Amino acid sequence: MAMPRLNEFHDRDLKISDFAKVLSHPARVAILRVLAEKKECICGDLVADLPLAQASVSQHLKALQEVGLIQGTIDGPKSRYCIDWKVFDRFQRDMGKWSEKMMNLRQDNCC
Amino acid sequence: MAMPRLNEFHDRDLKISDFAKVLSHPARVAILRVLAEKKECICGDLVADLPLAQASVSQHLKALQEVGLIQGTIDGPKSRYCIDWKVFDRFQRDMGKWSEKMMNLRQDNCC
DNA sequence: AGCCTATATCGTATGCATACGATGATCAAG
DNA sequence: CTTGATCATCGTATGCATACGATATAGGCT
Repeated sequence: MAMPRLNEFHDRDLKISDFAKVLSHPARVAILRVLAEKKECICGDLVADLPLAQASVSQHLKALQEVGLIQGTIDGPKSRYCIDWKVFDRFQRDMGKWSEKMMNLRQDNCC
Repeated sequence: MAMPRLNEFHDRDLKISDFAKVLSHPARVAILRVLAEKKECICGDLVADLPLAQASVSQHLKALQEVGLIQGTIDGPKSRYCIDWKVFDRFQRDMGKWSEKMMNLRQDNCC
């Protein structure tokens, strides 16, 4: 009964919702912000900054990696992360296009 | 154990994640799109367009209403919905500001 | 080799989101 | 006032996301 039938949604809508899903948790937003702010992008720093256990932070890092928004490099025993700005820019541009398209569709003869 | 301690996240991050949560389901994105496209914004039309039961659509409509993105008007036995463009514009602007801020923080000496 | 540090992953528990049928509420029409 | 149509809400079931401790992995150090 809880079968979302996600395949029947339009691709354009799925694209936006998929992107939004990535940012739908404050931890992931915070990770992106910290990665953009700090010069050192080490996992331990993130764990220190976030109100989460190390395992949870790693989990969120993995999610961000899976959509390509961040890249991880093994640096000795540590892990260095950074934002893939090319991907970030594409995401941001897509969102911009979406809201722009929405604005253009605006109909004044409604409600 | 599954206590997110959400209160310990920064407000700026929560603001973005809250917004993203609204768009994190294709049904809500689709509803917004259909509302922007169609001249008639009747609930039944949305039910016909979406691969969801009427109860589920109503649920998503309620969620969109709770964040102010759409407004509902009772029109006889029907319900007429429309986007609150003032709110939509504020959301869109906030997202834009966020990504702009992110871009500005970009540090080249990382990774 | 043995140990410490840093991180990823596994396993598990739990809560939230979601989907739906059923029911309730409201209005128009006859 | 009864019927049919439309929609909201309730109750419930279920799956996904999330959080965490525990464990595995890997590298550096002595």
